[in-house]
Amino acid sequence: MKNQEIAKIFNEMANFLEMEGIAFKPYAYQRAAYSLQVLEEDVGDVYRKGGLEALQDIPGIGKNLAEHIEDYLKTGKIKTHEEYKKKLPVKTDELLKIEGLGPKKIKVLYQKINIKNLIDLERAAKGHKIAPLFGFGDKTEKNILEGLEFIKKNSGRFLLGEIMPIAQKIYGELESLKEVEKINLAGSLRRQKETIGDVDILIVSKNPKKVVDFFVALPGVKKILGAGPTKASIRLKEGFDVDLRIVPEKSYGAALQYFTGSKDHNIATRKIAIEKGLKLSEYGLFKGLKMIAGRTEEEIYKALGMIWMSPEIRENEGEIEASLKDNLPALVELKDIKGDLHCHSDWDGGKNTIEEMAQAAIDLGYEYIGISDHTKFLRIEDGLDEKKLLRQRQQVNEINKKFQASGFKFQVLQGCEANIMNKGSIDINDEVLAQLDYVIAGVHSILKMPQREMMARITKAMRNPNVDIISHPTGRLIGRRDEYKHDFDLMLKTAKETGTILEINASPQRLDLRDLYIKRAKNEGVKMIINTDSHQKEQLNLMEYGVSQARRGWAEKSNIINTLPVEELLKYF
DNA sequence: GCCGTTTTCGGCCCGACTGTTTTCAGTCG
Repeated sequence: MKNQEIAKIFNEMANFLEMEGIAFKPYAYQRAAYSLQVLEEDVGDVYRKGGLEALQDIPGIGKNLAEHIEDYLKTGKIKTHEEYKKKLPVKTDELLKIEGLGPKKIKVLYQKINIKNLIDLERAAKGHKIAPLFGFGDKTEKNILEGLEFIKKNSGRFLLGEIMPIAQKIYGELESLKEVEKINLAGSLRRQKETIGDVDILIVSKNPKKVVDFFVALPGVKKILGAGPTKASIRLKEGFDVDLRIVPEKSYGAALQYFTGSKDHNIATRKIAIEKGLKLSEYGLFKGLKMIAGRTEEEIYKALGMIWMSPEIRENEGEIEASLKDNLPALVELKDIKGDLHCHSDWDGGKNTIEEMAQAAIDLGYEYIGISDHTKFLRIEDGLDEKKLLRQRQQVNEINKKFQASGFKFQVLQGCEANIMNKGSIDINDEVLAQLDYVIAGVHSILKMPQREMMARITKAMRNPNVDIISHPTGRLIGRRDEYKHDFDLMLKTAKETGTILEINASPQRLDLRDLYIKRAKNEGVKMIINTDSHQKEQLNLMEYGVSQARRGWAEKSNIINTLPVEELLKYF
């Protein structure tokens, strides 16, 4: 797929054009780059099938950019991009990571003191070559040095599951302040995005100064990035930023809508406002000078002829159109989940016994829990062999008898998380698999296979009549390991044929399936299950992240199999 | 450079804060 390569060049073109001070064109290039990034089809295939005309059907791609794409597909280069690279041989993507440096400053740094990359920048800043430049100064130089330190230590984005607990702590401290009348998390955190750049908090207060003073003095603040009467930013010792905005009560809904984003969603909603002769900002929806909505998100969307939608789907990925047509999905909710089927016990080296896991599931209000320990091929996880699985079957039966005797409606199911071997066989024999309530199968070894072999392997496992669920189907670890080479269309097709369920693994570093795949699975009618992959009872709480990911993928209750009561679930298996 | 239930030309989301050029461009979200 050349999509990402061309998107990268278009983004670089946008940077070059901004450096040149050219208006509006950079936005066009960025928009086109984004379109390519989210395009599911290979842009090369689009071109082969329909030529330049088909390329122009991609949003944001017109005649010129279609020709650029053609240029790249034929020669591996884009002519104007090569010309700019010669004229401004600067690593813009590197330098733009420095907070406070934008295209204009980068251009000056290149033209005056020949800075082309981060190494040049560090040398110049340490040698006090930057402060004397026109338009720069001591503070800018100091900020550049701090920015260099910051990006050396931090990758830039954090996992939702890492950031949420810290954000909630800050939220709690601010909430306890008597000057704070209303407070909400906003931004990508409210949208439950799998990775978070920074935390956004929105507050209503009649005494903003008090709130800002308290905020910038919170424990754990490493640097105050800015503090004005209505907004402030801090950097925490953990390495991420928290932005605070304070608005008047009457603008709260408008501000919440705005700070929740996404940026693309906001641009789209503001355009709808303009089409209606209105103006939307974080202060409200205005007709001329008159404010016609702003107190709640609901009234703003309503005034725009739209229906309010959950933050998780505000990505300008179809929700605007669905909202205008009153065709929004009824997203699955945490309370719909009736059990968790991917849980490990102390049988395979997990921390808790089956009874302890069951009790934790009962405390969460579940109707069932499924124990799915690793199987024998995974030696490092103390995987169970056939004999042990049968012994575990007996123990589970005994536990269930106790529940029945006490009249308590709860059931422990026995499954396993078996290994899909490199040719697609399962490491436990079919006779034993058939005695379990359900079988999860997953790839845990030889992840770097060519796509064709990997898909032959997985589809063979899916065709095994005993296999019900594929765990973490794409194998990614967010920010650490790419998906293995797979063909998701083939995976969906095979899942549909065989009735195999695809897992949405709720572990914050996996969230696999990811949102875009969930949406495709839903559209193909493939069933999914949200599991935590818990190795200790506390991890059962991670379910909320899996549900969020499912919601981001537009999943409804009917798409998720563990919203079913236990009898129907077992019948499905 | 793209795009169009007002338009094939004239728009392109909107506002806050910083640092420095002391009035506003640049940057950020």
